[in-house]
Amino acid sequence: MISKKNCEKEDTEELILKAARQVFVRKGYEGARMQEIADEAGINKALLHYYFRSKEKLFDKIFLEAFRNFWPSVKEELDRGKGTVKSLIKAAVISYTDLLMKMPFLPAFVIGEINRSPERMEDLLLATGINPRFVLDVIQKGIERGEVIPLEPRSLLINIVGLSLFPFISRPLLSRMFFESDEEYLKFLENRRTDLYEFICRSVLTEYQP
Amino acid sequence: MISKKNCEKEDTEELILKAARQVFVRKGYEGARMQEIADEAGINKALLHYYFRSKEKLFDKIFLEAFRNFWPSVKEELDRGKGTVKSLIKAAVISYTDLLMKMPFLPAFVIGEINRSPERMEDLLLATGINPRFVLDVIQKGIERGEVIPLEPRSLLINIVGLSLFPFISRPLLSRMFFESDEEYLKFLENRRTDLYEFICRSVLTEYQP
DNA sequence: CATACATTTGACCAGTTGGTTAAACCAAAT
DNA sequence: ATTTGGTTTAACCAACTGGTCAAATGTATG
Repeated sequence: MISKKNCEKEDTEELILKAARQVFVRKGYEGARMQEIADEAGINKALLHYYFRSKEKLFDKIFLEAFRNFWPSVKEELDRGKGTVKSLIKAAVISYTDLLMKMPFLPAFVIGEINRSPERMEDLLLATGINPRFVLDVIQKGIERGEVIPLEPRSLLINIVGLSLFPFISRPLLSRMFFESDEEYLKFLENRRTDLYEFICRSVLTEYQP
Repeated sequence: MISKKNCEKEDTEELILKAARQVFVRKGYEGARMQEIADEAGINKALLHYYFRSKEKLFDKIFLEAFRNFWPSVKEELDRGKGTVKSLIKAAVISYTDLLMKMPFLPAFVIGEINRSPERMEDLLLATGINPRFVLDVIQKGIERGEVIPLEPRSLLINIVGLSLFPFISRPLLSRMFFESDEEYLKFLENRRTDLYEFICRSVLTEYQP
């Protein structure tokens, strides 16, 4: 009864989730087909509904998970730093770039879905319990300390996140528009890790020498 | 034969296009329904297929149009300027903010669709004939002239576009996460017009005093 | 009025989609 | 060996979707 689940074969539930992740993230809710998820998982379509009652239920699980990943653990990296804005910028840019190198389709998926049904955001934000106040506090303290020029903390945070995500969100466009190949674009993204950090620091730190 | 079209009632073709724009841009290709477009236009569904043979044909028209709008006419504003990078940044930020204030759903739509079918990009870029080389040239000249610090021109361009678009792409999220209401968020976007310009200039111009 | 032609409609169709059901399967407990 | 209970499947269904078609409507021209 338990032996089968643990040893004989991979847990079916996890198998389904893996397949659903693949399909939903690449095609979105509307574009995804239950049959395709079943095929990807190598199981019968009816089994999907046995484990997760409906498409929406299954999707919600995947989306919530994606949304959580989407908010990378800047916090830990930040705690290791000195609580300066400089270290915040570095932590954020690096965390995001690392995350998105591993999961390049994540941001386009999340953004597509929050635009498809913005109503969900309320519940979603409550469910995840994510709140970025502590990041805003770090920036505010940085301003008071004179490390950062006076600015709207939310604005800086949005700039950091936007600059990190945008090249991944628009990859199919930017890659073809400005680069010879997708490999070359990948190299560009690698270099961007440090370029971006410097780009932001130059703009907002009162004293910055690379 | 002509009198009817011009005077008696609005051109049906334009009526359909307006409805299709509305529905496609908000729901994407997969989420849009031909019936909904017909309803929105106040006509029969069969009439859609009479004017535009298939959903894909109709969509292509809307998408190409959207993609063209998406590349705002920085060129004209730039020509009026002195060809400096400083004026390029101003022109780009202002053009984009103005455009997106009028058409806030445009970028999420375009980005969603280029991610759904990246293959199309090749044909699309050819069809629009858009090429940003002249913008890159302006930046390159700016570097040689010493106006701009040494950097990868493509990187700066991507930063400018990304910073301009991101707040609109992620509006449903950012608005709820950081602001009390959507109206407050709109005010933020208004102020951003100048904030963003200064943010970029501080980072890349060798000499910049606001 | 009658003809010719474009426009508009309601009814309809075939394929797809999410979801259901009853039966089969299978490992463990009796 | 039989029972039990969770797991898996093939077959099926109702609703929906893009698309078609023949008939109806309108409109300018002869």
